[in-house]
Amino acid sequence: MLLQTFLHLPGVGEIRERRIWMEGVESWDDYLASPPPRGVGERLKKRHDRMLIELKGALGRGQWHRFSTLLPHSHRWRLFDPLGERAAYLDIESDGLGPGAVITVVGIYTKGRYIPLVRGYNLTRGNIEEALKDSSMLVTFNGTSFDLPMIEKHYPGVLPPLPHLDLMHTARKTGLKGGLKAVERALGIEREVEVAEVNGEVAVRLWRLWERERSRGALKLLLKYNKEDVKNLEPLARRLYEALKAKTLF
DNA sequence: ATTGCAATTTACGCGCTTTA
DNA sequence: TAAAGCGCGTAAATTGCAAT
Repeated sequence: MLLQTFLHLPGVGEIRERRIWMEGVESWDDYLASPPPRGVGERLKKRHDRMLIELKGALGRGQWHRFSTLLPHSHRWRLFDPLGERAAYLDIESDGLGPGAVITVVGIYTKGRYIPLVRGYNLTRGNIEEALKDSSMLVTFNGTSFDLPMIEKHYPGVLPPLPHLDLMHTARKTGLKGGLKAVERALGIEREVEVAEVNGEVAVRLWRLWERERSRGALKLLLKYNKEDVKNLEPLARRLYEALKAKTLF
């Protein structure tokens, strides 16, 4: 999917990209070897060729971030194809929503492993960095406006410059609206019964219970909820990716 | 070289949504 | 709560192209 992408070239939008595909150009190499498509002159084509050659080099060195910033936000889901294998799925809990709120848990699911970082125990800059160090991309739900800015606020510079896929916007593109739980339900992704009644608001209360009364059970349930949230992002990402890919190519 | 046109991209403002 | 992007509608800018 990615090497068939031309949307990041200046002067190429969805209409022209589709026409490029129609004319049988299915890869960057095809494009380099072809004459300019309709709507693109010699001048612009030369610029495109330079960009593609340069990007091929960057990707070869693993520098995906540069390419991802060229891609419009609404099409970043395409990055999931090669990068999803080493994605870090991320979800945080906090003690509220206001400006003074503080991060209580950072949950990271990567390479089949759940890593809970708990405030006052093991939530540190170093541990966040360590948990993300082998990742190729970040996957969140509404992380663009919540999780990532909040992490950046409390731990400036801790997030590596990785491509980021926000599944809330991805889900919307497939016609699924609502929060994470609603989207999961719509796709038939199951939740364990213990956390069926837990939501973000309850998560705040569970944290208070742990802080004030050292309730081991409350913390345990909070982490179980966070784990469920973050683990479910993986099948969600896979299915949304497949849905959008099918929709785009036909 | 200049002009006008058509197709397309790009920019902008508005209202809506989700996150704990 | 505030931040950010989306879709939508609309306006503006860009591009290629053909005619002059």
